Amino acid sequence: MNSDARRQKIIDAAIAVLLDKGVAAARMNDFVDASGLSKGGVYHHFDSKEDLLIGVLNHFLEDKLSRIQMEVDAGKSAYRQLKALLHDQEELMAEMGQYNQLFLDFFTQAQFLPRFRELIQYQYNLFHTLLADLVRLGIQQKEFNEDTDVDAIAAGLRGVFDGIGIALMIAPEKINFPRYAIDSAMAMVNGIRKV
Amino acid sequence: MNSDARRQKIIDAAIAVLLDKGVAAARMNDFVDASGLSKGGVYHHFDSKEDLLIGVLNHFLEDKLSRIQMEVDAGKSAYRQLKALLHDQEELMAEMGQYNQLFLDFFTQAQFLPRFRELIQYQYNLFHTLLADLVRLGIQQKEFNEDTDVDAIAAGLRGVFDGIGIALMIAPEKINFPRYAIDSAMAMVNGIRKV
Amino acid sequence: MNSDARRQKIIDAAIAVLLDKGVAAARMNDFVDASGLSKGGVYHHFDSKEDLLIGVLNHFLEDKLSRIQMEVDAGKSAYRQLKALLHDQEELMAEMGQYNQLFLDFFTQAQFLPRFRELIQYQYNLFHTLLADLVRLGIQQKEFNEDTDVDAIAAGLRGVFDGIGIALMIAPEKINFPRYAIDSAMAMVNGIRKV
Amino acid sequence: MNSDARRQKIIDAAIAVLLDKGVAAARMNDFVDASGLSKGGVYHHFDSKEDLLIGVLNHFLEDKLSRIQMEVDAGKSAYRQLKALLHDQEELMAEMGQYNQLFLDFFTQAQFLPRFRELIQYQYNLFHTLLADLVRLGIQQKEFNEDTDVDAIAAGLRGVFDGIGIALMIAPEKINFPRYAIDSAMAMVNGIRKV
DNA sequence: TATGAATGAGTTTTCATTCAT
DNA sequence: AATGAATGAAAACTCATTCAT
Repeated sequence: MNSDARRQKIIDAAIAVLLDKGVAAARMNDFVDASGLSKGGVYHHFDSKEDLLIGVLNHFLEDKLSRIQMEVDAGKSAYRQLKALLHDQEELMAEMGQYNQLFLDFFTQAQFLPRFRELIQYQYNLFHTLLADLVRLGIQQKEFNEDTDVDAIAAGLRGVFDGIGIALMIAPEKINFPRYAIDSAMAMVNGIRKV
Repeated sequence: MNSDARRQKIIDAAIAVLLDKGVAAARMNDFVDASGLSKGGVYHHFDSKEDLLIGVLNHFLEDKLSRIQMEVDAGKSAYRQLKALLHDQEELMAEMGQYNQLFLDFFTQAQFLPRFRELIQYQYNLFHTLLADLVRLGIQQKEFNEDTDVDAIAAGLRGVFDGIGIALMIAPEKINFPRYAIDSAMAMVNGIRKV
Repeated sequence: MNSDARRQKIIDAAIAVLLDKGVAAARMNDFVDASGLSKGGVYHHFDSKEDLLIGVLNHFLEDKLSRIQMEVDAGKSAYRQLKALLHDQEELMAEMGQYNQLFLDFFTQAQFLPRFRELIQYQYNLFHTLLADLVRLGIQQKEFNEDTDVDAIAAGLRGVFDGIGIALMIAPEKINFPRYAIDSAMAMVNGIRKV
Repeated sequence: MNSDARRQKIIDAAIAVLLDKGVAAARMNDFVDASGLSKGGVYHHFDSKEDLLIGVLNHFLEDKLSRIQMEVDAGKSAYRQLKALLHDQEELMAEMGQYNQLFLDFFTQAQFLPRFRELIQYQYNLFHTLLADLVRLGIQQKEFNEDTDVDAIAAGLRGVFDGIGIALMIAPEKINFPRYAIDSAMAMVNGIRKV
């Protein structure tokens, strides 16, 4: 097996461990056991535990969340593009739902781990910019109220997904994810729409 | 010093440590040092580190978040009550903003620590019920659209606060808290309002 | 309650703890809790944990085991006196059976605690001397074989009680105590008896 | 060094510590120091202190005491087989005498530690069964009195060794071990012998 | 006499990482 | 590339004892 494939196997095993135990409780030994390799084997591919965690985080940011990106088309209705963005991603979000707790875990660690923070900030800014651009476009197009705080709504649209993700952790049986998030986000969009 | 006062002193000292280092990195020794007591002294009041963390969590749930509660008045406009609820709490939320990372930390641990989960679930349900009652009242009063999913909006209104709290951790310089959360929540309320 | 009565209450409570947890696992706090007094209260009556354990040991040596003593009557059959000693004490031994594990525990600790050792040695010697005197008398009276090793048999007669006490700890459901001990001891006495 | 050899080295070092300090006073650090390994090194081979003690106990039960076993030959005199058993093992017993305090220590712990108890019970039953079989054979062969309580004598024969082992701890200078034990046991055998 | 908060050295155990093979 | 024994600093927790009240 080549090195990249081996790395990916270790990352996949680590994700299973992290979902089961959480970042705080996961031990290097857990990753080693799950990987099927020996301790030295894992350390051959990742220099440290933090390195492996960064690998896991990158795996999500690159392979999964990058799919959320879209191009803003200034010639089309901002409202329709926002609506499409939210609904088109429903499948992806449903898939991501199972990793939700893990994202939260990473976000929480990010406060104290600069390398985590950078990666997450970068991804956060990409998505925030996309949403803010769409809202701004809508204002220009007179679809949205001109006194709308662009950054507030962009933050809110993103936040509602993270926030309902938290609710999913606390009371999973009560939360229909990503349905509730999409409905809430759509209500927010409708709330800034001109009548 | 009596036992209750001493417990509170230890909790206050622990909060300072937690804000500085985060739950994952905080050591019992840090709590001990911050408390001004000896190791045995702290353990006299809290049987374990988890016990102390539970004490901290309880302190927030009981002394702080309980202030959010209000009585739903079926005779008044649901829209106005929701608006008042959001705006009246601005001061409290601004105060809570500094503890935001800590809440997130606790939420994240809650997945793996049943005692945390129970406490947080209880508090979550209280707030969710309050919001859902207000939305439901608004539908009855014909203020809100009758096809509104009550639980989705209730989850969204709460979620937007938690979610923007996450953003506050990731990119604090970009987030105006709780302004953005209140604006987003108001947009969401407006989005379900009949025209 | 006067001081002696209070001391005895503490000792009684301590015995219950020791039977439940064993000497090695019993903590000062356990004694305190069982006593119904506070920590300082117990320390007022006993200067240290070792002191309290000595108190417990003394309680047994003085109040219980002292009853085993008898006077050797050179005018009577040694065989009959031995037989009577063994059988007369059956009731006491049955009563002592429940404390057996505790005695064993004390014996074991005695290796490393000089104060324990002294007390137990003193008691051991008393009983050994009594048994040896009876065996020696039997030899003089031509009841027992003249090539009998007096100390070996005295040690054996006592040892069989302790040894079956050990068996009682290991496999209580298989041991009929003190029946087996008395039967074995009587067999030993018969084994040195002249035919 | 392979794992089994290293485990045995650690066990050997631990035995030296236990003989010196006793089970109750032996610290993990003592085992670590005696082993010549680091703390983590010892924990790599034994998951806990209790695990290491179990390892020591097993070492004795498997490597030493197992030598006591013999086959009962129904065609030979039970009396002679018993006598041979007792005398043939004199050397082994003398060797075991030095470990006597350690056995006692283990027996005492066994009351409160189920894993110890199981191991010791198993070994106890093996030896008890052997003795009981020999006594039963002797009754069938009319060598021993038919009203002999087989289990009482089997328990007594074993008990006298443990019991004199206790005496050896309490008053080592007075006890000729295993001489006294063998003499006492032989007296017991003679006591059930038909004249 | 009695309380119980407080002490602090000592105990077991953990765990990321290294390194000889 | 891979193994797994070994390291050792650091972690959580213990517990006999003290002492101000």
